[in-house]
Amino acid sequence: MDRDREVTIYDIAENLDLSIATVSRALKNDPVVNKKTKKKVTDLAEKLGYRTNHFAKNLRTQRTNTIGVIIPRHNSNFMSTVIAGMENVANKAGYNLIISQSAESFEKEIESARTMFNNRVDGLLVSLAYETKNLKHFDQFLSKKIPLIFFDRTEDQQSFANIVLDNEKAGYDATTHLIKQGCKRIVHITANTTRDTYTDRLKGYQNALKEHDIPYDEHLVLRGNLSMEYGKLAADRILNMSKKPDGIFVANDLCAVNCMLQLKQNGIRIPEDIAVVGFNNDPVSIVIEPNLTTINYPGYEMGELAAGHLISHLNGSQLLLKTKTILLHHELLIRKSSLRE
Amino acid sequence: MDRDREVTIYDIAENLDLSIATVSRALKNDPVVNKKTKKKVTDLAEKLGYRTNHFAKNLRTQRTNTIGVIIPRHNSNFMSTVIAGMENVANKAGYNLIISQSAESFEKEIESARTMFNNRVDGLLVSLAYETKNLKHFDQFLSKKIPLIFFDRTEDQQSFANIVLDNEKAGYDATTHLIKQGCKRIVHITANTTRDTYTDRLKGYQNALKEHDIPYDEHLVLRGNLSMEYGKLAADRILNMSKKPDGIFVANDLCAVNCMLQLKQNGIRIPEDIAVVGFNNDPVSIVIEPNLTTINYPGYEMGELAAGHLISHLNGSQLLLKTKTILLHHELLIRKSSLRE
DNA sequence: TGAATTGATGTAACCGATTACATTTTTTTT
DNA sequence: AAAAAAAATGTAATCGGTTACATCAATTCA
Repeated sequence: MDRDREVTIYDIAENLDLSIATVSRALKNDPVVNKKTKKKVTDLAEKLGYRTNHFAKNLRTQRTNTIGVIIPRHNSNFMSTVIAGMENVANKAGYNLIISQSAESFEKEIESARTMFNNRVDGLLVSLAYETKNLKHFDQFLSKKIPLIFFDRTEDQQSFANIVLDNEKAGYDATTHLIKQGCKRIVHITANTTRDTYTDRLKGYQNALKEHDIPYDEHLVLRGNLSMEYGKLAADRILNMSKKPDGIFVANDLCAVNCMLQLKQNGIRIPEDIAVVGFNNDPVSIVIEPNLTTINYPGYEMGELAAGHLISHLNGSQLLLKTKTILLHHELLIRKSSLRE
Repeated sequence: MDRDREVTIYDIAENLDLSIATVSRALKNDPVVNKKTKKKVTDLAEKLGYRTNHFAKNLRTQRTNTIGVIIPRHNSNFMSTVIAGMENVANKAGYNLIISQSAESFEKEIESARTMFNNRVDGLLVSLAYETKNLKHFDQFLSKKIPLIFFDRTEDQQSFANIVLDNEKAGYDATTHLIKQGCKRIVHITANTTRDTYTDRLKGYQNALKEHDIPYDEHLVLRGNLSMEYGKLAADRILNMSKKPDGIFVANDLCAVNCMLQLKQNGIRIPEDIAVVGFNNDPVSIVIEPNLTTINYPGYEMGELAAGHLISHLNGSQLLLKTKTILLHHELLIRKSSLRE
């Protein structure tokens, strides 16, 4: 006798002299089954250590109860919070998450999408890589009517819903704050991609300038990959400017922090000479001296929202079809890096 | 005609006037199939957009090709690197990863283990939560002979293999370095758990002291949850000590950094008054001023090793059964927070 | 009391692959 | 050319659930 063999509904049925159909129904809590029978079945299932064979179930029902998540990287505090929010909602609804990181690479994102597709996820949540050039690799989901939601790093398009924060307003708020602190020549450090996330922040920056009659100067926009290294590089470029800026708005905290370090090392006082505002409220923002003014936004809620919308769509709600974009609230956290008395 | 229907081996078989058996074999590249037939099958499969139904396959083969990963949190740079290493190895071998975070909670870890079990992962990779009190929730894997490897945060036990760095040696190296810099009264900030990871670092600290004839003083060991908040708390306790230490070895960079900030705010000069060494080589260690001396260790390799060993065990290698512990190399990165000329 | 209704359970097809064993076709050997 | 061996393909059972439809028993109604 193989005691390692898995317990199946056949075992339970035989044991209780019932048909597998009744056992199956009882385990799904089907109201058609007699309550006493149901109790007998669930009790025995518990006792024998029965566990559903999801493969048999999925094979038959053609659903996987799995949601795919593609993200650039796990390593930010923000991403980890988002994922926690998704897990919370998904687990409650009986869904599992398969997570894959693109490492900001276009190729890896395509590969991840392929894996998700082959794993037949019921739906997909995606935050785009820096390097992603187009969205063709998501067409396969569209054509199979597999719902997909982009979050945080999105691209303007017609086919899928986006969940983002109001990047334009956030960029506007950050820049306006600098202007109110007396800055007249503000550098903006952003990504060298077409990701909406960043073009929107740039728009907000431009709007704020225009509103305060400060001419927009293309030379003051520095584009890179927003890495820590690029922060130093950007600082060097700023140090080489003939006419130095008096404010910097960086689209990412880690990059901002490294830029600050490099500036400080070269004798620039922050915020007196140059005031700095970052983005993300990463933990480093309160390690750097002076503490970094930054934009905070609710990662956990974003995760909950994304997973929640996807699942309610999978459960028959048609809301998603009409949704183009969902905007989240943000807040400007004012700290010493931008505060001039 | 339902053009959304999935293509199956039946469709291919019918189309080529073959049996499904041959098609199945051809797709698995079974050498028994004629090469021309094989080509016809794979070409048509490609053309029709065939994708394997893993549920049917898993149902039949009783394997899932899925590895479960339970980690405390996604948010550290280290963890993200480990996961990347695991994904690399796993994907190459045709395995998928299901990742779940315990958020340092014992209950959540138990829940995650349950989910992994019900998803019938072929194997499991676990880094324990701070709060985990015992390992009973992993017995189910043992009894079903599902291989499990603990990595990074482990517990001394007989049943499963551990992959860790040499925490004792690392603790010894960090402390010895401080002693060589002239420190005579060294505080050790560590976790208030029994995780081996931390008790081993403590042992290393003790060994170094003993070797240099410095008496071990229990009052100099501060225990907390190693969070950023605890860093500040520990600093306060140090500031209140009647006889101040001249060195601190903290078992975590984030905690170390916050401790430093608080000390600096209270007029302590680092490294002149107190030299500090951290652990992990987190990105913040080069943001804090002065930059933090820390222990670096290879996360990517740890991930590759863990996944690699698990998979080779799944493929029949019996090595894992005889393996108790695998130690990884670390290095002490000496920076300004501990350097006294 | 017999017919109709409701409640509970059973029968059997199905989901899409894998694979032991059987059969047919092709090639080699005598 | 017939027999033997090797190569290629086919048949059918199997994995463990779900569910439309059928059946049977218990209850209600006329």
